[in-house]
Amino acid sequence: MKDETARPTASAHSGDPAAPDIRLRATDLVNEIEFLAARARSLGSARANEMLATLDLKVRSYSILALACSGKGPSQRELAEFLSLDPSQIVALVDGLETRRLLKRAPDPRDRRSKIISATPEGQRLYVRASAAVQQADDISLRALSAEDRKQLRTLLGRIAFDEDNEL
Amino acid sequence: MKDETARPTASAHSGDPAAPDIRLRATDLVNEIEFLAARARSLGSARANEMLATLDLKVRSYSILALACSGKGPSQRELAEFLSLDPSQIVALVDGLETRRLLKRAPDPRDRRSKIISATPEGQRLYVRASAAVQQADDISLRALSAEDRKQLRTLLGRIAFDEDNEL
DNA sequence: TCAGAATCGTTGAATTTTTCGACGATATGA
DNA sequence: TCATATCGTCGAAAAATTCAACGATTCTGA
Repeated sequence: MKDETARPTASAHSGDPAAPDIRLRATDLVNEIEFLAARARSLGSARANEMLATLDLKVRSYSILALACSGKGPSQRELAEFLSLDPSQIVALVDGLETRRLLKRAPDPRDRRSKIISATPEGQRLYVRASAAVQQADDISLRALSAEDRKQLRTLLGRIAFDEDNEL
Repeated sequence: MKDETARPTASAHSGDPAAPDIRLRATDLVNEIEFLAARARSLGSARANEMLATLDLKVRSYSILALACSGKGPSQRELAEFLSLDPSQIVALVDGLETRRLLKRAPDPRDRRSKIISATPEGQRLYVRASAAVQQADDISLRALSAEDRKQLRTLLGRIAFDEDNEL
């Protein structure tokens, strides 16, 4: 079980400005998709939040806004399920965006319990800019991947994310 | 911008036991890797936590344990960087595992400020079982992917997660 | 038709995570 | 030696997550 290549921690003091964690990369952990996804996503959402900050958005509120702009007229319940969030969190998110007049709640004529979320013209305009910001963030986060690679990755992740046999 | 295929929300009341969020899948959001990764990881870690629960572990503590078993003798600082966690969180995690005598802190002879984390024999035994549990969770989470697909995915995620040009 | 069960959005509280600033002990560099 | 930086630790503030209730509405089956 011991690893003979383990060097004295002295090497941790090399001149590299960042990423001195190279030593641990030869570990079983890095073979686990779970771990890699977590780390990749951590970097990615940090970058996206950074880019969205100037628009006063985060990935969460951006996601809501995007769905509000989709023309699908989602209910809050649908947003919650789709984004894997608790309904109460949707309330807070929608509240924030509605106050800024980026979207609005409308009663669903077919079911007066639920409310349909749709973006205002102002919300749509902001979404266009936000979408570009996210795109820009991706260009940084995914710079190690070619266009073909990204397409590949999208496909693979999509299969996992929407696997009917893996709900809950 | 409107989507004419938007059906009345009535279809949300179909007999499916789970995943009634199909309507929103025809959205720009699902083309964003950021979003797909978040959703995939959400499902994945939920499943992993579920499998690890019987061993009284979570993905977090499991990761620490795995690195403690690596033979690399990581310091807490290294664990923090590698796992993208705040050093104070490592303290809590290590505390918990040390109390259960799964790992121990040893002073680093080369730098008495830092402490080297290594697993006890008991910790190693638990890790073997935990690793199997995670494997089992992956088999569920990734059931939509072939072995070749998984390898592909690992490679792609690894390139993102350890891209030197995308630190911070 | 009608009573009971279920669902929607909402609220508020409890819990967990995340983030940040400070501290003593130690190490480094001028 | 002295100033500065780093390591682990503590603690508190802020944010996110989870959960149980509630009124209003809809659905269900007798």
